[in-house]
Amino acid sequence: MTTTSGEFALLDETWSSVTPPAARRMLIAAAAAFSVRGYHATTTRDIAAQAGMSPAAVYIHYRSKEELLFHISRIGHATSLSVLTGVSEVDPVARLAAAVRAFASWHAEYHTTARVVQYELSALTPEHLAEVVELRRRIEAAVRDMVSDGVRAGAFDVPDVRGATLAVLSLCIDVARWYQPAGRRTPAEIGDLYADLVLRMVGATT
Amino acid sequence: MTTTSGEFALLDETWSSVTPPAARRMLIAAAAAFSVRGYHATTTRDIAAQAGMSPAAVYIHYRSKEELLFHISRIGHATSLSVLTGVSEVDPVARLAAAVRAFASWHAEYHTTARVVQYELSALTPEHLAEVVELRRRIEAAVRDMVSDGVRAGAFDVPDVRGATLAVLSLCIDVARWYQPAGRRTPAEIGDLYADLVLRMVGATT
DNA sequence: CTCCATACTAAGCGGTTGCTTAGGTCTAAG
DNA sequence: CTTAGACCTAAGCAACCGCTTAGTATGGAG
Repeated sequence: MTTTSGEFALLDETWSSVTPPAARRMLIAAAAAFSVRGYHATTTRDIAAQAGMSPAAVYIHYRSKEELLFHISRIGHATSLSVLTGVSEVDPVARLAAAVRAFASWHAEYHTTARVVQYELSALTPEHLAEVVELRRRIEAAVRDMVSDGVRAGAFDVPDVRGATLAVLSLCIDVARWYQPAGRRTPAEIGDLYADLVLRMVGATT
Repeated sequence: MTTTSGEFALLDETWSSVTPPAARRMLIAAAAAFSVRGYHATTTRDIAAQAGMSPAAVYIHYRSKEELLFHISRIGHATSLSVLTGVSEVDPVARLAAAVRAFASWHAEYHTTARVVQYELSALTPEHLAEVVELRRRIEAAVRDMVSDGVRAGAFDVPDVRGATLAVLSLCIDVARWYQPAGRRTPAEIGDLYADLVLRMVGATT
């Protein structure tokens, strides 16, 4: 089973909810710049130039550079949560495998957004961080529930549910750090590889 | 088997090779600041203040802020490589377990240094980056050799050696991102957990 | 045509950045 | 005491930062 392009059909519209179009272009430009250079090394002039506008145009749709980051982070977190929980499988083994496959390959395919999501949390204001942390808590809970369900069904052999959850999430998240589009593996292949490795980690009955 | 404090005896002197003492204090202050705020968000005034000196003192021992980062990154990479390859076990299963235990717990115990090592590569000059990338190549090769040795000895069941190597390294490295000293697990416990999970991933004969 | 709201830019302000310069302070040898 | 040299600081420079202000172009309603 491989990741189909259809699995990401909804995600091609990651930013589709952002209007007006100029605000969306600015967000996408900011996400690209933050991903490559990092939030603090990116200037508002960089973002504006990438969006093909003047430096002042940033402040028509956003109050500050940090608010730009917050919107990227919030939409990115919400999208990755829906990818993780959007799997249709009901059998615990197949369900965890499908969720890991989707979540890991999302971090590869959308590594630009994923890097901002995972590595720029400390640049958010306390209020914005709190909102994003709540989404992260729900992501962790979703994985923990899938692991617990498999243990309860007798399909997994896991001595430490919290520890296994931590490792599964960590493994998938770190894809955003090392993935390169020109690299050896496609996002779909990474998803398949990681689904297999995770089933081994949780001792899934084969 | 737990990680003993003796395992890190040599590492308590991570910066011992840096002289004179004032240059060492400056390096340690920079590592702490880069780790918390990130390289670009850290000012040379921050570093100097943390070291208890004036802003100009930075430039007595280092040519630039980037050179400070380079020294931290180089020493950090070299130390983590020696932690990984310094294990004494010869049996493939015990050897990989010991290496993962040491490598993962190092990323927790020395997460301050490890964060600079893993997340500030893009701030290095091309020349300095090349030197560090060579050390990273040797780290990856060390893990790959351990996995290959186990496969060759018939002790591991790994369909994709490169993929498993990638996942093992990725898992350990990401500890630096999520670890918190006030958290639920000690570095030694993380090492033990990860050694077990990695042996499951490579299908080690039990 | 006028009127007005929206979307944008040119110019620039106050503050901060990495880094430099000129000079002061200490220790130890002569 | 003088001198040399290592080590450090006070002050500040040019460049750049996030963000603001004042004003322009555009297009639809009356």
